Amino acid sequence: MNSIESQLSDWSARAFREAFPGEDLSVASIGVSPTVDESFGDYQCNAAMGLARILRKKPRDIAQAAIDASGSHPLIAGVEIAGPGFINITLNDSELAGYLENLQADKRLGTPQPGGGRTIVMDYSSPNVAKPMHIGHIRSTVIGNALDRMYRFLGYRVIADNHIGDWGTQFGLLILGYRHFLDRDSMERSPVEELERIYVKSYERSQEDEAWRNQARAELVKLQKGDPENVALWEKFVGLSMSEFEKIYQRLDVSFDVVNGESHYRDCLAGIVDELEEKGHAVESEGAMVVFLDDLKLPPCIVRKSDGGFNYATTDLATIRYRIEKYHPDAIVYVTDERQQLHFRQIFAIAERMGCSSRMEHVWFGLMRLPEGTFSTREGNVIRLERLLDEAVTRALSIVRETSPDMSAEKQEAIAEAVGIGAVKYADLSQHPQSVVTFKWEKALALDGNSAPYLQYACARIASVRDKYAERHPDVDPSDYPVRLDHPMERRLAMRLVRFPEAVTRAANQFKPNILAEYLYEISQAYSTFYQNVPFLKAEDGVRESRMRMCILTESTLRLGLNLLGIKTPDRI
RNA sequence: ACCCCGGUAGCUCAGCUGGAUAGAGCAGCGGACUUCUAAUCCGCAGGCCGCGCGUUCGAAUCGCGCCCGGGGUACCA
Repeated sequence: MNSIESQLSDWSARAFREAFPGEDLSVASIGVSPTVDESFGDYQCNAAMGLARILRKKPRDIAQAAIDASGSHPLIAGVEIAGPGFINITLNDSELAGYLENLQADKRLGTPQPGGGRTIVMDYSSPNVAKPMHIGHIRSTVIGNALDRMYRFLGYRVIADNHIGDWGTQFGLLILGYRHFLDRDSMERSPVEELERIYVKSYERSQEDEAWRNQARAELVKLQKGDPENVALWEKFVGLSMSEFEKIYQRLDVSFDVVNGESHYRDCLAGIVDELEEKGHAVESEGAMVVFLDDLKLPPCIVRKSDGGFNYATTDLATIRYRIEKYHPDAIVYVTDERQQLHFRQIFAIAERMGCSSRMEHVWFGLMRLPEGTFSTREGNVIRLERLLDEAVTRALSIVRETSPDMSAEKQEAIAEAVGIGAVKYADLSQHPQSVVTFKWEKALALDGNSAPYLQYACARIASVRDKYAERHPDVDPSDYPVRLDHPMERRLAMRLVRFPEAVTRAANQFKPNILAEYLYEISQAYSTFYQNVPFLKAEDGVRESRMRMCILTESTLRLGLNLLGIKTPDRI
């Protein structure tokens, strides 16, 4: 089924084309959008004003001409010209009600699948081995995963690839440090934390001890040449880190199709540089192999260091090459923080020169920082992700215990987990991705107002109403009754529910989950108002059933939407 | 110095390809639980949309300049 907005947009566009044949109308959007104020009707078209200059006519006359040419549409009850030339459209209530009835039967809530099976590789999360995940990793993981889910829903074949940092110069220091500083007890207790401690200590020593530095480099070379002992250690580090990451991903309900870390491409790096050199893209400069991008006003990009080593640019190019050969993607999407913008502009430009024709997209987000400034492992002011999640769940649990004291402890804990984790995720997802986030506990853990629990609460209330209804009217199926939109609050809710396809599509197209989050929040608000002011179960026969249908449709919209954001919806909270 | 972001209510932020009186949440004040879950709802108050100029019938939104904050700028990722 086509969304109401798309049907009306088609109708309006056709009207303008028929009223002004042969004219170029592309300067203005001739579709419709929801009205800014419900007193203007349901949908509005602003094209007449935009076209006034081109058509050299008065906007109101243009609007009138379009309306005259439009013909009727079953969904439309009335059309009016207002102000300078707005065309305001009011929907036919019974058609709207009928549309909602159909919507209830549609699992996709009217959303098309523009992906058509095309492939998108999504690169997100990408933590580093031997470092615990901290709050800086949550944005890439949570935003990336929400985009992943949305694109799958829109019919794309998504390959979620966790490009973990499992290869690089840090392993020389780590191997050396491991042999000297290992504390077996803490390794037993918290392996990744211990690895990090070892690394930091080894790094510090390297700053003042040249012999140490050289030794670390030697260990790195041994690892790269396949020395069995160092390779075994490296594998151990990777394994320990991965199982730690896995725990967090499980709690966050995030999963990947493939985990090809940087090490996966280590044997392709020399080939990439050779190819760049053969094709004349890379040249030697100051002892390094460099691709100059002056024509794009970008600084040069080093693909092989003067010491012969490769860097992340080379790895990323090899990764693109691999992904194209393996998956033939329509697009490759990277979700990383803002600091990598220049890097990806360089990489994309070079990949293009190498013949890559896939669309490449860098979705960047603002860096997370603390009120006192940026954090770094070395300064030791990082907040571990696990701690954030635990804290969130603990706070949620204390509220669950208060509000549902008669519930079993396991149930309380399960709900607290869903609510706490949901709150943390939503705090990120409801914000414009590119805004800079200053981490504050109260904000990340908000459990009221515009927050995940607010949305989850609405779902839980509906589930509860639904159960009570089934209890009292076991033999009645509300779907046998028509939907009626008598109450203004009911109609307001209906007008929001109908907009689901646009919310998802826009959020995905713009890589902005906050668009979907805001939409879901509006639905919950409309529902909460409805719930608080209009009786359902006590309404008369027929009205009761119609309202139950509205509840059920609201529930499926919220559940589907929250699911696309990766947020769980328990039946009670 | 250059490049990329941001500056909207006391605080945290939305604001879609320019559109009608600029919206939420938190905090503040005042109301609503014998009823379908009060993690809720209703009401009040709160704004030279950083500053200036320009484009336009119309600018928080687009362009230019300036101020302030953040990030980046050849061998870390």
